[in-house]
Amino acid sequence: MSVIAENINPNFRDLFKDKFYFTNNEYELLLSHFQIKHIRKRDYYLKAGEVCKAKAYLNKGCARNFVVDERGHERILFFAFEDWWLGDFDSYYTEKPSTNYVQAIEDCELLTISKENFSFLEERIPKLKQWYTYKVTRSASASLKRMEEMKTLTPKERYLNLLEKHPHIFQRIPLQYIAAFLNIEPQSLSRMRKQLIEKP
Amino acid sequence: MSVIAENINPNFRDLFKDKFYFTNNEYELLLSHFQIKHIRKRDYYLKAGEVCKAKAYLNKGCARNFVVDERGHERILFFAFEDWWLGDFDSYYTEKPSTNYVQAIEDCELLTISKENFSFLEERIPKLKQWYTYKVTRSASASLKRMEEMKTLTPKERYLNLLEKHPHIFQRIPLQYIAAFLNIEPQSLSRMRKQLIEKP
DNA sequence: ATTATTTCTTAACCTCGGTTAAGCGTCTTC
DNA sequence: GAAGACGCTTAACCGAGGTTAAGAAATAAT
Repeated sequence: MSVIAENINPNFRDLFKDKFYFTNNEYELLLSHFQIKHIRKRDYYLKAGEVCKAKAYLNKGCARNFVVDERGHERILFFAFEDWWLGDFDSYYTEKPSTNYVQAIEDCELLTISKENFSFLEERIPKLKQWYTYKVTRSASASLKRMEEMKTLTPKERYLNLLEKHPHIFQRIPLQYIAAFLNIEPQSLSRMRKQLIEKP
Repeated sequence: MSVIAENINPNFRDLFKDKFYFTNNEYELLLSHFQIKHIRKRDYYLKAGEVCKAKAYLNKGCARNFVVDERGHERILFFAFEDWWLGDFDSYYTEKPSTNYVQAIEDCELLTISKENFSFLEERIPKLKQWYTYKVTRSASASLKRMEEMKTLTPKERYLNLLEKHPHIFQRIPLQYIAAFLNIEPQSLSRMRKQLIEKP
């Protein structure tokens, strides 16, 4: 399906045009190599064992990226909302099977681009490499920060942090998933919330 | 102090020459812009609050990268050994104060390069950008993997994993630091090790 | 509207790791 | 060689979060 420019999240355009100074032509060329893909709620964009074959810009909806441990627990690494990129960058880059699942929490609309198309564009638009380095650098430092959080904060502190810094998450994400993100059981989250209501 | 090529870890050379096909001239140019720096055991290469002003290749020795939480606990994000890069990439990139400490566990010899020198070299040696993207991509996926571990494994499993995959760490790193890395107290590590000896 | 399914909450019990405190061996360093 | 610092271990107690099980509330399906 071809991309209809009117429906694209303006952040997508701004990232390339305002931040990396893509010309109109470059931007149009770029956009024309993306494909629209729809994922229904509860369906998967990626499953463990598959190779991640495309980068995907999340234009609409939200999703979760999770792994499954030996005990069968789903552990959520991060949520994705509009203007995020989905998929497993490591699997995409190395072409090895991913260990992650990416599942739609709401119906999602994605803009995907294959590795071939991306390589093609990299040759035509040199700035695209800069853009990629920028994205990877940001994601590297973000996951280090997240790791720092996991190491220094208690579950209760992580919950209060999330509530303060990303309250919108609670509007769209079921509590069981938030528990899996905080790395605790849903029952424990429930108990914690009750305690916090009683004595805040 | 100028760099004496004979003392450089061959992996440093190989990374640039074998993996990224730097010419002799390019490599010499590169090397000549590094500076040797020595850090004594227990001294710091970087402290929280400072801006990380240089990339540092760890030529000899080992170090730990840690943060301090509100309760005053030191939490180790990773250890660095020969052929690793030290510092806070995020602080280096954004020029904001770091939240991390980098401390020598053994006497260390570093090859450092300032941002100015690196930019200068990037213009002369285009491959250097590729090299940087490669390093950042690798470090991004490594920290995601580490996060996955933190989320899916119990402390005992993390200990056994470390013992199996990085046994050399136990030869050079005091147990208290390994505990801080596993995110448990030294006493708990001690207890765990005793339990594992009694019934393995 | 009524059933069915999913999501959230509550409670009782238990386990693992934190806390505190003390003791011991081994390097340092006067 | 003595004094101190440092690193490791042990033990007793405690509490946060996991486990299990069951019921309430909310959503979806018929």
